[in-house]
Amino acid sequence: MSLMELKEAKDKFIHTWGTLATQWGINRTMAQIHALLLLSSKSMNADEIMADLQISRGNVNMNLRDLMDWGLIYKQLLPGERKEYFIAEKDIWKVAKQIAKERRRREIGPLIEAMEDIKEGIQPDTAEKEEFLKIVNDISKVSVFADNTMTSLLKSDENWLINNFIKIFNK
Amino acid sequence: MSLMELKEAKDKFIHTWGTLATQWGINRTMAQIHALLLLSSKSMNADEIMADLQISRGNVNMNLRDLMDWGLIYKQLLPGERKEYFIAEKDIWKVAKQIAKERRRREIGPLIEAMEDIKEGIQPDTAEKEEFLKIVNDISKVSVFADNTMTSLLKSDENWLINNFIKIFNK
DNA sequence: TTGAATTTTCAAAATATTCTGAAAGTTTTT
DNA sequence: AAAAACTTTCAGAATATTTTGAAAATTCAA
Repeated sequence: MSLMELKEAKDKFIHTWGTLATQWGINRTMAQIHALLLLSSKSMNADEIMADLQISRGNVNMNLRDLMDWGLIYKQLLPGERKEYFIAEKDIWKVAKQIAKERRRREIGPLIEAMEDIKEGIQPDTAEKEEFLKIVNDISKVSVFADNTMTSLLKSDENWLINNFIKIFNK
Repeated sequence: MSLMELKEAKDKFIHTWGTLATQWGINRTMAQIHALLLLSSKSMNADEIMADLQISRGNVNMNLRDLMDWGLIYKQLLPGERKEYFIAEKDIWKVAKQIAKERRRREIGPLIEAMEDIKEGIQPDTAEKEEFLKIVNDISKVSVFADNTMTSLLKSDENWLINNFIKIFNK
């Protein structure tokens, strides 16, 4: 039956998204809530998410906040409703950019800081120290490079989006 | 005292490397072994690593194999020695490329496969299904794009980004 | 082939992370 | 102001991951 087929596919999507997420450092429930909201045309409240994924209120609350921190979902206040509703960013391109941005911030930033911090106390007054400093400096440079590359990619995309937008708009 | 200063900096480096690694999905011990070998001018055997990081033989063995899988360290057989020695790739640019390559393989590959797999069974014969397929297809496209971007970054050394990097790196 | 040296495996223990749910906190309605 | 509706917090429980270490497997020399 057709509706069942879609339901199954959606469940598979949510399950898969959760499994993949753990592979790349994101917690399974957070990913599943994200997937659920991605597939939902309406925004959902905490109770609906709890019922759908069979998880506790605390878990839902915490992961919704994390997803908002990541910029992947938005809070939506519906008129006449007391409850808070949540809706996912549906533009997958924006989603990917947001994830890339956050990962850059979380993964590369601290690395650059740490290397700068380690360099501080050391003078290159022996061959051994020079060798050590070379490694730290090289990691610094690679990190800064990766950071810049990410930034350029994210920026050039903005240009691309703007260009595209102008094209469509002028049509 | 100077030697102590270096020793401390090295320890800090190893510790920091391990902590950062957990932040981005890599196991702490694996990162620490990698850092230790990065800083060591000589290759090291399992016993030396055990003693240095105060960890068990099983742990060392397992993580050395993982590091070889990642292409970050090499096994070195010294003439006249029964024990296996390990040495890290010291060219940080190669290290970064290797990490990027592996992460692409581990993180993006499965995503593309999973989306293809989900698309399989669904026909776009209702509006709802079309909507669902749009999301899956968009994710597919973004993943393939990310994969291609990574690949071109890693491949062509005449790429503008890489030239940019070389400028910075050789300064 | 035997046995010593070395590496690998893996079940159990230790550690780390995630989840639960009830209590506390907040906001809104009456 | 009190009660109702809803959200947040957080200590303890559940789950998942990592580590240990001794036994099994492998390698090599004699």
